[in-house]
Amino acid sequence: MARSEIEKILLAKGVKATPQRVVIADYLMHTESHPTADEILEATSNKLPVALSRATVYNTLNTLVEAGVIQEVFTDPGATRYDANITDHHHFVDVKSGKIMDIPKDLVPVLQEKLGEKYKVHSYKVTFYGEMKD
Amino acid sequence: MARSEIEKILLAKGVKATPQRVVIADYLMHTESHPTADEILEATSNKLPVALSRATVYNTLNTLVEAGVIQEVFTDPGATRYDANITDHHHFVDVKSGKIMDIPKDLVPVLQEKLGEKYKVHSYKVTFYGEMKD
DNA sequence: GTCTGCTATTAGACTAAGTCTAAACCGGGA
DNA sequence: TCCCGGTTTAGACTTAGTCTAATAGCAGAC
Ligand SMILES: [Mn+2]
Ligand SMILES: [Mn+2]
Ligand SMILES: [Zn+2]
Ligand SMILES: [Zn+2]
Repeated sequence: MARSEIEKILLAKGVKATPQRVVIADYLMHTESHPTADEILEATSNKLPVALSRATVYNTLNTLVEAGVIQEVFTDPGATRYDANITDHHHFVDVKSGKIMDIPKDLVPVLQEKLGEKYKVHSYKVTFYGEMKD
Repeated sequence: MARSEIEKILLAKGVKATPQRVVIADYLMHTESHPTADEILEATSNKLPVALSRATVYNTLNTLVEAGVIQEVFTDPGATRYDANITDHHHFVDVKSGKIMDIPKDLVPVLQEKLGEKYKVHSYKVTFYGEMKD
């Protein structure tokens, strides 16, 4: 049986490639948007021969986050968003549409370490708010 | 009747200074922490002669945010946090304790506008994650 | 001082994000 | 084939936040 690219990625990260996980990872890796768990459930549930439960979506997302296959994004309250772009990057939120865009790390100057001795910074995230010119 | 400092601030921002609003604003202005609505309810409910309802806490917080008396802070998922520091500042999250510290704007270099023509940035927030040296 | 009307507050119902539980389901190894 | 640990499932449960409908309180009108 042909082992898909997605399956290889999951196995490489030590995650068993079940159909549910493959479908969800595949969806995330082929979208630019930063969908919520609900949007992911909506988009993938019809791609499986069996019912896909909400619990499985959350189980899968948490498993993929722990395995480093995807990232969580907290740009706004209400719901966690998920991101298959696992590079260390930032986000731009279009306040009109709510759309979230990736901002590569190297477009933002290095901030580090003017905070003083008291703070040992592991990482930092920048969230930009504004409008996309169409 | 002596008009408290808090009452003056509320009136100056066009908000009627009810006892509930005064108690909640007073609590926020005298704490360094960035409490959730639940923590605010817990801390203030015993400071009033009447019962304080959850709905009133949320109503009040939303009113104070709209009036510009306080700010919402979204550092982590789960619950919105509230901040009487209304200056444009950033936050440091101690990953051990969960404690959130203010980082004044001028400790962070200006990031603006290397994002390109497509993005019109209104504002940005930096969230640092790390450990406080004790 | 009383009346009146608007605003704020209240308890509790409701919604929505996320977790937990207990049972059924699978698939790889013996 | 049988067994066993991990996975999935439906649905109960928890928690943050909003909504509703009724009550309370207060500012101005008289
Ligand atoms: Mn999570
Ligand atoms: Mn809000
Ligand atoms: Zn992203
Ligand atoms: Zn702050």
